[in-house]
Amino acid sequence: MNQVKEFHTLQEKVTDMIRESIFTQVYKPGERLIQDELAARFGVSRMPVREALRCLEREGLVAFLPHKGAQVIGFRREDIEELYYLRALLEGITVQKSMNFLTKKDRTELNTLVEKMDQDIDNNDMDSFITHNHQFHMLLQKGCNWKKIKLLTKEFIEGYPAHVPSLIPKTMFVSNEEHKQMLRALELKDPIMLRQLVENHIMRAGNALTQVIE
Amino acid sequence: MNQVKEFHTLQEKVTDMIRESIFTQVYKPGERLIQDELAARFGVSRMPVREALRCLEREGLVAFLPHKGAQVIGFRREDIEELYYLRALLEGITVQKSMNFLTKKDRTELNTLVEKMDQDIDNNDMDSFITHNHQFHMLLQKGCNWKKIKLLTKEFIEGYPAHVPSLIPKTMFVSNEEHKQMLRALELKDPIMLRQLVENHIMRAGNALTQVIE
DNA sequence: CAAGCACGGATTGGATACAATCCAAAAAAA
DNA sequence: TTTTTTTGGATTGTATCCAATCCGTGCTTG
Repeated sequence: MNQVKEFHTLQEKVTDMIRESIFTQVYKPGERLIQDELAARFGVSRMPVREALRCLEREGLVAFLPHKGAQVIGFRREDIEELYYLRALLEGITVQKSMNFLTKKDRTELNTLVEKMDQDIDNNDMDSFITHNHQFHMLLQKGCNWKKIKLLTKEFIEGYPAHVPSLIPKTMFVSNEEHKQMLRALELKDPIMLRQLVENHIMRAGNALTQVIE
Repeated sequence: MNQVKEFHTLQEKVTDMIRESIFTQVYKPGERLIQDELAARFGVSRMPVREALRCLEREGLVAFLPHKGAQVIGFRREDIEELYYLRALLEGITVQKSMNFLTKKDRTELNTLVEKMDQDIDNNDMDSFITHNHQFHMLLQKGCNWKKIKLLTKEFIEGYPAHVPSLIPKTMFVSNEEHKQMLRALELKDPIMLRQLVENHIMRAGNALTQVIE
């Protein structure tokens, strides 16, 4: 079931590839991203590259200087802390507001996702785990009718280094146990508890990441 | 001293103009933004329009559907509430973290800005007030070394309807009195108090806005 | 008569071409 | 030698052109 990602436009594809390159340090913080270079590298024209860079600017991965182009934003330890603090805060609020609007179908779906992640752990299939983890977090906040905050957390969830490879293996298990606790909070219909769990979940992940980076 | 805004690129100019058109309801929520039309309207080619739309997407004013273009995002009452709640939360955190890193020069600058706003009130110069208000809020969070959150609050401050014209006259005075309280918190070196003031300041503005909209 | 299919206009997505801007190094002046 | 000017290459910003996609309308066919 090797799901191949489908892209509607070239631009989305390019966005993903550049982001990947930034995470994998092909382009290092502070480095200038020359549009021609990227275009040649990916075999496209400069136009989708430009739009991709705009998207990455929105995600906070690059910065635009007029007539000077895009620069990779640096990742200091503090940046990671900030990121996870923010994500914890926002995602906490989102799930709290979301909970009571989740349908029975959503809840069973969440259960199966947790089961799938258990399997992923057994198979040591990181990519699949990451995908299911994304789906879990996205579904958990589906019920929230606040659009902007959902957009933001979506960016955090998709855009940021869940990929950091050295991190994942150690924490997959702990992570999923925490997911199970969330399911419990869901059964108890306790939004505050759920929010707390989500906040802690993300902060823990953040702390783990900063420690690995040291 | 009628400060004329300087644009580095056409794209920035177009972005501003489209945003203005959205705020002034030239383009209404849900309406599709046809690139050719915008390009003709502003006398430029479609290219800067496209990039402008991307920027506005980032600001949350429009949404992109692949191969269907951009749509103006709707503003329901609830959206406003969300927006101001978020902005209050984020800007509160930002100024709390910023305060202790503001220089003496920054503080005097903040004072003069408040004085200028008092003058603007006397002259009933809304545009100038809005500008100074922006500058005040931006400067107040200058000391914060968290980049992402600053980017977000910047978007909120610049991107959202401080412009709503019917609102401003009534609240300019109250608003600036609250600014003065913030300056006091600054003198007392009390970041928690400052944060509280900022949160209330923004929530009050939000509530005023929702009431006007009804 | 209804359902599906094909065609065409409208609109977006992408490529290529050209103009404006920046930056650094070399040349000229003090 | 130091400062200013200029000049050219590199890179971004904008325009124009072409291709891919979508969507509605009208025709075909069962």
